[in-house]
Order: sequence, then C-alpha cells, then structure tokens
Amino acid sequence: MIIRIDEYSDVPIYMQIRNQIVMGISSGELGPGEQLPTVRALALEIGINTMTVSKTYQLLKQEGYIMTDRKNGARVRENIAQSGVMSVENKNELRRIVSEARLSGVPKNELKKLIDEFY
Amino acid sequence: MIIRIDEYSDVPIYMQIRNQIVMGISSGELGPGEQLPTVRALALEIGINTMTVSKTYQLLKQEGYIMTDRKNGARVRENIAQSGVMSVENKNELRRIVSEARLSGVPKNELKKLIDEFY
Amino acid sequence: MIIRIDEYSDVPIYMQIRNQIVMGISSGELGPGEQLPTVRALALEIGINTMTVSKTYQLLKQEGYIMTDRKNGARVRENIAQSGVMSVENKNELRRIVSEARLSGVPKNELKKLIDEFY
Amino acid sequence: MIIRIDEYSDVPIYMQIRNQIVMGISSGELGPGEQLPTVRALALEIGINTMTVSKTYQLLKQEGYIMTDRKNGARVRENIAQSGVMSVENKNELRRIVSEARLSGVPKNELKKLIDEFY
DNA sequence: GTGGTCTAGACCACG
DNA sequence: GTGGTCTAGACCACG
Repeated sequence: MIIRIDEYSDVPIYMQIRNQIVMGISSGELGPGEQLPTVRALALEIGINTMTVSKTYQLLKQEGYIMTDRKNGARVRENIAQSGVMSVENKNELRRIVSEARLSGVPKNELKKLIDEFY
Repeated sequence: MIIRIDEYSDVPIYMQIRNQIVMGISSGELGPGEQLPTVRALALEIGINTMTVSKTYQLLKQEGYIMTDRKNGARVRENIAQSGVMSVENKNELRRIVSEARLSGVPKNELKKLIDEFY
Repeated sequence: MIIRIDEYSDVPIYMQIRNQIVMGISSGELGPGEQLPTVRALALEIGINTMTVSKTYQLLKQEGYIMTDRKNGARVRENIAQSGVMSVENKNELRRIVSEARLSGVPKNELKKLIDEFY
Repeated sequence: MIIRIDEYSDVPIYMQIRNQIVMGISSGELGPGEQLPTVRALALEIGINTMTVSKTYQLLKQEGYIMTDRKNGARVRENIAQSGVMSVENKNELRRIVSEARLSGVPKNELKKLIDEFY
C-alpha cells in the first residue's frame, strides 16, 4: 500500500498516514492480520521522521485498528470492534460537508452515489 | 441564530463559528441578504475575542458566502456561486468518514439517511 | 501541586506525570477547572523536555481528565465522565496486586484500609 | 494450569506469564512444591520463544516464588517469605487504581468487594 | 504566550 | 530487529 503525504495540507502528517491506513483497511486493501511496514521502513519510504510514524501507529493501536508487537511489528487487527454508531465528531463533519455540498449546488443523489462508491 | 462553541473541541473557534454560519445558510435559517451581527456584537455574545470573529468573517467573505460593506456590516450573499462540485478536501473527508463508519459497522443506509437529514 | 519523577522507575516519565495528575484530581488537590502549569513551565520545573509534558497533556485530554486551550493552557475538566466501571486493565492489575499482597502475608483488612485511605 | 497470553496487551509476555503463575500460587491452583512445566514445554504450549519463559522463571526464582534445580526443574517454593508488607510499587499502583476508580464513579464498596473476590 | 507538530538523533526493553 | 521513549531544538496556528 502506498502512502502519499500532501505537504501543503493542514492535516498533520501523522493524521494523513492514519487516515490512509484506516481507508486501506476499510477498502480491504489492507486485510485482517496483514503486516504493516515497520516504523523505520515507512518513515524512510515517506521521507519523514520515525517519531511521526510511531505517533500514527500508537494512535491506530489506541483506536483499535492495529496491534503492535515488539517481535513482529505492526499488524491490522483481526477483529476490529464495531460500535455500530458514528462518532459525534464524524456526524458533525458529515453535516458540514453536506451543507457545503448543497450550497455548491451538488445534488443529493450525487452525495449518495459517493456513499456507494466509498463504502 | 445562536452560535454555540464547544470548548472541548479541537476545531478552532473561528472555524466552529464559520461552520455554523455556513450550515445556517444552507438550512435557510440565514436567508440571502440577511444581516449578520457585527464583529463586536457577535464576539460579545459568544464571549470571545473580536479578532476571532473577524477572522471568521474574512474567511466567509473570501469563500463567497457573505459580503461586507462599511455601511451595512456583513450580509449573506444573494447569489452564492454554485460550482456544482465538491472540493477535493471535502471529498477526501467524506471518504474518510464513510470508511470509518463502515469499519464501525454503520450500515450504508444509515449514512444515506443522514444525507437526507442534513441536506 | 508538586510532581516528582522517579528516574529509576520502569514507568515512563510521561506516564508518571499523568498518574500524579490523575491522583491529584481524585484527591481534590486539583479542583475542577483548575489551571495546570503550561507545558513549558512544567517541563522546566521537572527538568525534562517539553514534548514529554505535551505527551502527558494529550493523553490526559484524550482520557477526558483535562482540556487544553490555545489561549488559556490546560485546565482540569469541570465534568469528568463517570463510566461507573473499572477498566479491564485496572481490574487485572488489582487482582495481581491483591494476589501478591496475600502471598506476602498482608491481611485482607490491611488492603481494605488502604482503599479507605486512597479513595 | 492454563496460561493465556493477551496479544493485545502492552504487558510484556514474560510478565503476563509471571503474573498468572503468581496468581495461581496465591489462589492455591498451584500448591507448595508443585512441579511447573519445563521451559521448553511451556514455551511450546503457549507458542512463544523459550527465552521468554526462561526469563519468567528467572524472575519468579529471584522473587522467591519458585525454586529451580537441575534434576527436578522448577517447583513452587514450600515456604514463600512473608514480609507482611506491600511493595512500594504495588502500593503506588493501588493508589492509582483507586484514584481512577473513584473518578470513574466506582463506589468504594465495589472496590472492597473486589478485594474479597481476589483475595 | 499557548499547545501542537515535526526533525534528527539516541538509547532501551522485548523477544 | 522491533516499537517505545526521550532529548534539544524549531516552527506554526490560534487567540
């Protein structure tokens, strides 16, 4: 899986990596139990500091998406807990995005098509 | 229109205000041409720095949601430009949100219902 | 409130600080809404790096014990969420501690007295 | 006695085994003088490195919980020294756990019931 | 002035 | 070899 950093984005690097890994897991590109690159390898590949990658892995681990293991490095968790509900933050974000899309003249069906595409 | 600041949120205050005004315009709570409170009045009402509100108004103006003139203060624009497309940032955010919702076990229909609700 | 670091402890520095602040909140030494020292001030006082203190504050914030604010620094939260239950980790730790105390010949009443003292 | 490793835990494997054996001795599941499996057997059973089990046994021996001899392997000590007091580390841990439980709204009696259950 | 992020380097425990 | 922690420094957005 290829991680791309947008250096001009306001989103912190560790969060950009986190988001891409989460989307990779959701899309199936990263399967359950699949090995992630080591902290050092990913840092080298992206061209950033190991601490930044380490921060990402700790966040993903705390969120329950991956597990880390001193012997084997990091892996996608087999059983990711399913709360069945969206976080308050994500719901608010969705509301904001839908509002802005509506004001831009994006039809409702377009948004639903994107849901189908991204889900 | 009542603006509420979540002091526990990581979203900067000026952005929280901006988002609520945009959502107010989208929902129709703030109609075209409607007068917005002055920077001073809004800052006083919320209990924050005038600089912060000023930043919000500048952003909204630059985004084309409001117009300001020295005589009348700030007003919602009559004709907000409709590009017909979502910004790249919002599309990415939507993808992230949908991915996380999917991993949390939120069904696709639930998301579409939220689109209907928020649009 | 005075924070003391045991440099010989296996517990990471950021965790030692976190634990002492949590205990300070629980004991009432740090009241609701009370200001915490700035990251820089606490780092200087303890003689450690600012990033280490920053890590502590982010952890405490994520756990819901404090809130941070670019203007005012960090403060103890007014309403700390009460789940009403112990974490699995703490329950396991308690079981381990009780087992070891028992093997050391510490009577059960002694443990209960400590509960009274610490609660 | 069955040893279970929690691969999601931050507690090192050698420590998880150590803790479970100590709790087994305390509960009586492992009686005085009882034979422990060989390092090789236990490592094989759990599916981990022999070095890790070896580390556990060395620790348990050093702590006075077990004794090893070349002929008979490892056995639970007949007379485990009873200092009558808790270690400073355990006392601190207990204080931390009680503080967190209190902040979570766990009543004091709940904690005492756990003491009764675990002792 | 404040917390948040990041770098370039280092050392450590675990396995 | 791996992730986890820490330092000493820097720059940034927010308010």
